[in-house]
Formats: sequence, C-alpha cells, structure tokens
Amino acid sequence: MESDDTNGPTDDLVADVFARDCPSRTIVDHVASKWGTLALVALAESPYRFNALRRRVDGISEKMLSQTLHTLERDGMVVRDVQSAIPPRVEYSLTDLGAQVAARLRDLIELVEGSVNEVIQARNHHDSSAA
Amino acid sequence: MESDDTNGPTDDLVADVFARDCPSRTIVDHVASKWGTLALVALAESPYRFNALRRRVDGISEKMLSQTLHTLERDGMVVRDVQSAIPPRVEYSLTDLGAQVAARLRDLIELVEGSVNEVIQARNHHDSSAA
DNA sequence: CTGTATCCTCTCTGATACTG
DNA sequence: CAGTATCAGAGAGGATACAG
Repeated sequence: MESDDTNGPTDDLVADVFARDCPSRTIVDHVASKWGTLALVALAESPYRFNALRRRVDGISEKMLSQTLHTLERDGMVVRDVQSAIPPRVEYSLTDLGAQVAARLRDLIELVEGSVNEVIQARNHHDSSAA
Repeated sequence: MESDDTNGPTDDLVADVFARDCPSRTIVDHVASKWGTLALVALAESPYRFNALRRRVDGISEKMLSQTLHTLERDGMVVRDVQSAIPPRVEYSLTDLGAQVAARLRDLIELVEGSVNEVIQARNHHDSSAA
C-alpha cells in the first residue's frame, strides 16, 4: 500500500495529471493524440503549408488536419501564418513551446521505433501463449 | 532500415511513423493514449494492484483500465503477476521497455505541467481575438 | 479482490461535396 | 490552395451487473 509520503506514489512532479479535471490532461491529450503527435513532429522538421503537411502526415484527412491544427494553435503550440494572396498561402510552424513538446514526442517515437521488433515479438508470444 | 532516403523532409530517425501502415504508429497510439499514458506513468512510480491503480488514475473505469492493461501487456510494456490466492492478488509492473517509455512520457508530462499557465493564456488570447 | 459481459451514449474519424 | 459542411460508421468510454 502507499503510506509513504516522502517517496511514495505521489511524485509531485507529475501530481496534477492524475487528477480528474486537471487542465494538463487535456493538453497532453491534444499533443499526444494520434494526429497531434505526427503534426507536431512534422512541423519540428520545418514549417509546412497545409497540403504539404497533409502529404507528410500520410493518411490524415483534410478535416482532421484542420481540426488538429486549430486545437494546437489554440493551445499555443502552432502558429498559423496567413499570407493573403491568390492562390492562398498559409504556413504553419511551431512556437517555442510547441518545439519543446515536439522534441519530447520525438524522443518517445525514436524509442518506440527502435523497439518495434521487441514489441512484435512480445505480441506474438502473448497471442500464442494466451490464445 | 531505411537509408535509401535522401535527406529532405524525412529525418530518418522518425521516418517510419509517418507512413500510413507503420507498426510504430499503433504502438505510439497505445502508449500515448489517454489512459495508456497515465497507467504507464503510474506504474513507473511503483507496481500497483488493480484497484490501487484504479484509484491512482482518477476517473478511469474498470473496463478501460482492464483494456488498457491488456493492450500494454500484449505490447510488452506491462507485466501481470498473478498470485493465486483467496482473495486474488494481481500485481502490475513495467518491463524495461515499459519503464523507458514511461520515462519519456514523464518528460512530456512534466513539460506540459510546467506550461499549463502559458497554454491557458494562449487559449484565452485565441478565444478572445478570434471569437 | 479481480476482473468480464452487456448495453448505451457520444465523440472521433473518414468520405464526399462545396466555398473563398 | 486552403479550407468548411455534412453525413454516417466505428470505436472510445462509462454504468451496471455478474462471475471466478
């Protein structure tokens, strides 16, 4: 059980996120979401225009890209730069905060990519032993 | 793996994840999901039994905790230790891989928690200027 | 205590079509 | 090119009841 205050389960560096209605949960959900993650990491490579980003993030629909970018812009992760012209040209880039978040996401993705085989083996083992 | 790419936008450390049907996308989705994140970070503090973990991750339902743990176990992130006894006692802990993933998630969460105010300000600014 | 089974709701997601 | 509008299906997620 957890009866230890000094070193117990509550490691207060991440205390908030365990609380039901903490704002950080929402933010984490946004940046760690299926498309949020990919959009941020892509924009960490370089700024992208809408359709270029859509091509970069393979499989995303226009609707989800639009929605994801709106959310990330509202959270202060992404900057939307509209250059009024014909044809329209809109460039998306990261804020400082967005870049920091993207760096963390990148660390996570790199770790996962390096562990794909390990995970696949674990799945095979799991599926065969507990079929 | 993929050294074939010229350098361009593909920064090949995270090349795979941008492809539609890459296994790493699924894995990232599992560990970065709403409940997956919290379960992993909680288990990084210490092993937990089912109901203790349920209390730790405030707001999660039995169903989602069970489902999340199954997925993470299958992916080789979590170990389920069943001690046959009455009453049943099942303890969950992290594998090495799970611990590494949890550490990255923790980095992300700490960054986000430190930026909550910044995000809230960004939201207020966004909502007031573009209402 | 540790879950599974079921039902039900609601959001997320993806085509498709259309506008500036 | 850069989106928005709309519709419909799939799946996430929660409440409750029940089983080992």
